[in-house]
Amino acid sequence: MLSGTKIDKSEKKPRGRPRAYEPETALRQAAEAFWKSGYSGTSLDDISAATGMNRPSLRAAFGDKHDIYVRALSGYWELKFAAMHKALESGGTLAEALMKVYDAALSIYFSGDDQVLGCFVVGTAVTEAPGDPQILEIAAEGFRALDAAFEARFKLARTAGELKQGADPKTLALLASATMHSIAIRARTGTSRNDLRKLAQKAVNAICE
Amino acid sequence: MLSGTKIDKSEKKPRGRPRAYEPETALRQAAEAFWKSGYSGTSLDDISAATGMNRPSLRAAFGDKHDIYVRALSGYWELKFAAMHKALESGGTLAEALMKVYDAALSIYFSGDDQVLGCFVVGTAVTEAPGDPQILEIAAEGFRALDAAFEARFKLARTAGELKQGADPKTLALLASATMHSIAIRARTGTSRNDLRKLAQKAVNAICE
DNA sequence: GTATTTTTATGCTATCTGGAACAAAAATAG
DNA sequence: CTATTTTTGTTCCAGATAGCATAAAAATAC
Repeated sequence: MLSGTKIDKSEKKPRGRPRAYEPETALRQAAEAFWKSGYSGTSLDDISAATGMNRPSLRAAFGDKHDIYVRALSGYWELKFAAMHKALESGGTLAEALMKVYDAALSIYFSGDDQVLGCFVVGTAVTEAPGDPQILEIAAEGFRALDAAFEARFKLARTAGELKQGADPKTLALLASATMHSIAIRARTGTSRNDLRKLAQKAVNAICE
Repeated sequence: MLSGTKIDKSEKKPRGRPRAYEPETALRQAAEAFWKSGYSGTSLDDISAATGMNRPSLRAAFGDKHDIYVRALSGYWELKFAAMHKALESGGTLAEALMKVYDAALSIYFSGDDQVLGCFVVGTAVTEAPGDPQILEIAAEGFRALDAAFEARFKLARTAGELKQGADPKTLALLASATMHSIAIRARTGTSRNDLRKLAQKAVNAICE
């Protein structure tokens, strides 16, 4: 969930008692708890159980509940965009690239151990947004970046002659993002992965003409 | 049990102390409370404050918290579909009808007194869906009905020659629904009504060719 | 007026919740 | 070995939460 920037393994050991957990792992487990039940529906005890850390350790390591959630939300966007950019930059036709994006999204949306949880942002941050400016801003910025990534790919396609002349990259990006949003919503409300992939394929066909 | 269904309004007065609230009004106010903070984020005290009813009266009238939420959710879908069908059946071209649908949706999404709350289902039910089969089913059924309503209109358009031959009503309905989902998400995460209307217009233009 | 019925209102209790205090544990530094 | 540092684990607290029990109020029926 978070990018592993710690490459060093055996450098100087810190002074006091060693941690009984890996911060990145714990944060991922905390995110899974929020992902399942939303921000308000997840208690610190839930997070404590998910991570194996007790509440004082959680607080010392990551701050309060809101801080933990914001970390999880930011980490999710990082994961999502890493997968998206990888898919967009992997070559192939426009249609192939778009399908790779949706397949990557589906892999995330269906990554739950037992339940299908859809998109972390759509499933949890959207609910909190009206009453939480910080969450709103992180969510909104992510959606803008999603639009921008699609638009860049469509501009590239136009330059390469993959699109007919009348097509507007901005409009197509809105449709591509809307398809992503729709898949995110439907995944969390019971639509099967197979059905969603077919939906994505239809949308890609329509968008690419 | 000889008395039939009471359709009459001011006929015989009920036996005991009269209600100090209107059930429909109270339910709408309860829905507003859920709409703002989501299911888990709304307490019975919040609902009590929103309706002016105290908790025992709430319980006697509508059941427990979950019952109240399910009533609010069902009532929202009714409202949404009434507005949608009215828009779809108001005549005009396909593009005009679609824009009326999105305008009707925006009127609902921006109906909050002080905050913009977007779609009740997307903002609150989607979060609860994975852990609540009843909420999931009501949400999913509504989305299916949304798809079906769009599809019916596109079929009509095809019959009337408003669509080019290659266009598939089912695919267009998916795009139209996706546009609705996207607007619902964006409304709750800060996009202005004006921007969303422009987004809808672009999508409608693209969908209608 | 008195009894009955229905709703409202107050209060109680169990549990949950987030946060913080404090002592014990586990490592290094010298 | 002793001191220091950092994390862990137990415990407590004040407030929120949902549900229930019971009394009070407001109307009609007789």
